[in-house]
Amino acid sequence: MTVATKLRTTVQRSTILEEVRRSHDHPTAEEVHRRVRRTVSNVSLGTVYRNLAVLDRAGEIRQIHLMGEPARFDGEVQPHHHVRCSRCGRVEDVAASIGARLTEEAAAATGYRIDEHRIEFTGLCPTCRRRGGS
Amino acid sequence: MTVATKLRTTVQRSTILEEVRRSHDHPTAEEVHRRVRRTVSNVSLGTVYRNLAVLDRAGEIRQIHLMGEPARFDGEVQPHHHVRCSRCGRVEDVAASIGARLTEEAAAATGYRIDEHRIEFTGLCPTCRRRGGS
DNA sequence: GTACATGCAAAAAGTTTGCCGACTC
DNA sequence: GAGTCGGCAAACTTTTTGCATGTAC
Repeated sequence: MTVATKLRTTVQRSTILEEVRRSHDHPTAEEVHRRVRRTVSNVSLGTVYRNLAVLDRAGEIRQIHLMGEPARFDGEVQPHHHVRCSRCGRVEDVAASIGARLTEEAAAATGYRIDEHRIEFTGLCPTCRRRGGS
Repeated sequence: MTVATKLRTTVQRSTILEEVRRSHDHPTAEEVHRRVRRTVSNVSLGTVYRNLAVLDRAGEIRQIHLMGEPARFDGEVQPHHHVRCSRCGRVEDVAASIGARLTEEAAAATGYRIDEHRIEFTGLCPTCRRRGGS
C-alpha cells in the first residue's frame, strides 16, 4: 500500500489507508474506525485520528470539511470537488474539470496567488429527486 | 437593524447582528462574543451561539466552514466565495461572478439538482506574497 | 537500539441544551 | 399575560494529547 517515504508501515496505518482508499462514501474518522476494527479489532480511535492526520500531511488521502459536519476523509487525492444531497446526506465526487479556469479568475479578482480551491455543491441527488421535491 | 419577521428584537440579538454586519473579517462565534461584550458586557457565549444560529436560519447572516477551523460568520448574505491566506490566515471575500456557470456544469456532470455552491480558495495574500515565498 | 507508533484515558475545543427568571410584544 | 429570550452551567461531540509500552527499521 505504498506509504510515502518517511512513514513506518504498521498494520494499523496500512489498514487505515486501505480502508479510506476503498471507501467511496467519504467516511468520517469514526466510520473509518468502525471499519478498520473489523480487521484490527483493537485499534483505538486516537490512532485512527493520528494516522488520518499523518496520511493527510503525506498527501496519501484528503480531508474534507463540509458545512457543519465532522471531517470526512477521501482516498482520492487527485483534484476534484464534492456534492452533498441535502435530503439524504450522501456526498459524491464531482470531476475537477468543473471550474477549470477558477484559479486564474480568482487570482485576477483578488491579487492572491491561488494554490488550491475546493467547491462544495449542495442539491438533490437523482434518487431523492425522483422521490419528489426539496 | 431589521431582523426578519418573526424574531423578537432584544439588545443582545440586534447587537450581535450589527456586529457581524460590520465585521468584514469573518469572525468566529468566540470573536463575535468578545466584540459584543464591549457593548453588552454580560452577554453569554451560549446566547451568541443561539443567536448566530437563529440569524443564520433567518437568512440575516451566513455561516462558513473552512478546512479544519471553527465556524465563521459573515454579514454579507449575497452569494460570494472566500479565499484564505495560508500564511497569515486572513479570510477575504471573492466576488460571486467567479464561476458563474458552475451550477449548470455540475448539474450536467452529476445529475443532481444543484441549489448552491461554495468555493474555498487557498493561497497567499498580496501582503504575504511581498514578504516572500510560501 | 532508537525513534517512532500504539493504546488508553484524560483533556481540550467547539457547540448545544436544560432550567428558570426576565423581557418583548 | 403568553411566549420568547437570555444567563448560567452542565453536557455533548469531535478531535487532540500525555504517558507508558510496544514495534519497525
